[in-house]
Amino acid sequence: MPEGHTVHRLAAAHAEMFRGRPVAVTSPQGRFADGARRLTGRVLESAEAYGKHLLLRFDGEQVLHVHLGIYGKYTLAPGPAPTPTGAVRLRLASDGGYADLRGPNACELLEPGDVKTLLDRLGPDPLRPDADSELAWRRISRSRTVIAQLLMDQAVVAGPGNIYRAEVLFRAGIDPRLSGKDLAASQWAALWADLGVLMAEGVRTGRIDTVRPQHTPEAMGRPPRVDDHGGEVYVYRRTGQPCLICENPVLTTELAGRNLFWCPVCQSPR
DNA sequence: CACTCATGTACAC
DNA sequence: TGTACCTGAGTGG
Repeated sequence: MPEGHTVHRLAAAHAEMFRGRPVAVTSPQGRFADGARRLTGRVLESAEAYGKHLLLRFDGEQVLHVHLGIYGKYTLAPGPAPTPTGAVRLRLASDGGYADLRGPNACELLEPGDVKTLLDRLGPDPLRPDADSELAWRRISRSRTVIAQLLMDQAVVAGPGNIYRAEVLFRAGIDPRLSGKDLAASQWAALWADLGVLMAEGVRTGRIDTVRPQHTPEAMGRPPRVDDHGGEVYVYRRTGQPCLICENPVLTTELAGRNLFWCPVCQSPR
């Protein structure tokens, strides 16, 4: 489930469960055994998300970097940790509860210099209060790359993934094939603001819901949908199904190895 | 049960 | 641009 909102939720959950306490760190699967040995017994000082990257800072300047990639998954629960089953790369445990990490793209210890390198290559994160959307706009407005691809580039904006990308473009009525250069400043302002709204709601709810109340099937006088994926969206993974607004079929286009979902009528150039 | 696909990234060529 | 990473859900036979 890893877009930026998920990682921000994980950071908050880690802070609540472990911050200020010594943490038992293990790697039941063994692939992070050395790192676990170096961390175990240290006190967690902070847990923060930057885009899709989770940084756990321990005393002694140790920084644990986790990136879920496409497969990674966390299990966090209060109470004593059960005997690990399956491939648990990383386990944190304290008297408050435990966190198990499986299948991450990255689980590694970083030196302070590595942390700076990592953060320096990320664009602004709409979920961070200090984010500067102008930094993203400088890159977008000079780029010949299409806006749909720029929105997935973590060096431009950190945090959005394929769902938020598709949904904010739809909600703004923007043709995904528009180049960054051809995007209006007002359009970027709308996209940035909407990312902030939608992703903050995602942090609160743990889901991605993007459909405005006035566009729900019920409000549009249509029968309710049955095949939901847990969230309510306009176009993501709705290929061939009728657009919730104009009823024309939603399309899929492959772009840079990822599926882009969009409505060619609601998102036409004008 | 075999096979495809996925909310992602890095690296090889 | 293609492939590796590496896990689980969904699909179809």
